[in-house]
Amino acid sequence: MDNEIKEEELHGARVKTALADMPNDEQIAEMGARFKTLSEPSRLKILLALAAGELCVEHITEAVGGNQSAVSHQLKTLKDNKIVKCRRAGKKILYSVADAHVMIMIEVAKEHLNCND
Amino acid sequence: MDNEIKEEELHGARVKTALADMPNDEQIAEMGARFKTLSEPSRLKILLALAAGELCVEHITEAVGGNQSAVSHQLKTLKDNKIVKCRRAGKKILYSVADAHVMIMIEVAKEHLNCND
DNA sequence: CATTTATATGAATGTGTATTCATATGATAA
DNA sequence: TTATCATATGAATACACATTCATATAAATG
Repeated sequence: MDNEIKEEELHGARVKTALADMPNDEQIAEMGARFKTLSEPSRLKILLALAAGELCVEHITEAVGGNQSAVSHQLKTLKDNKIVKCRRAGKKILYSVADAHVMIMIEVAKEHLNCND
Repeated sequence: MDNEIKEEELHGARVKTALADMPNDEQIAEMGARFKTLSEPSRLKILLALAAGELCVEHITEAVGGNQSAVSHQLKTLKDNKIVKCRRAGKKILYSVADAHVMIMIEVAKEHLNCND
């Protein structure tokens, strides 16, 4: 059938388009790393907590429920990925969100929850 | 200092807000699962390829570069997570994007790449 | 200075999962 | 039906990483 030939051409063109528009490997790795950071429920909870504003580790631990060491390890991951930043205030260290894009992505995912598709 | 007392109150209020606005564990797991699916470069590539339109497995494999079995395994993961859907057309199986939200998140991440923060 | 408080870090453990290889399934064509 | 093409699947391997426990750092307080 002619249809099959046309489809084959169409799909071949799509492959070309895909290859042309495809970010390079480094860029894809960067995107993946960003998503990976958000993929862990424990980190997601921390970011949802920080959405309300700057908090110290103790308060974060309280808000997400869990153990201080685990929270500290996850905060390190978030900081290494420049998703949060921190500053010292006396004995405490205050963390806050440093990446607006990431919070947008979380918002999109959150909206997606109450969705009927 | 009075400031410290006020800060403490402020942060306490933030913890309350955070706890009140926090999605439940199941919802957070669902959000995390979505991000996790996008965290793997191989899957990200597949979705970027499918952004151009429906493609068969062979063409996807060609577009992302790699091995057929690996692509097939990743397509299964994407399908299980309802991020892609597929239909048979003769010998071939055509895959396409089934989740608009996910593509939005990928777009946000892509824009984030060319960003100076 | 010694102690306490807040946070960070290292090592160990366990779990999850991406990839590969070999092979199975399932549809088509001869 | 048999052979072939397109895709899927199972098992094995290897690696990444979240959590926990114990302990280290670093600032504040007495």
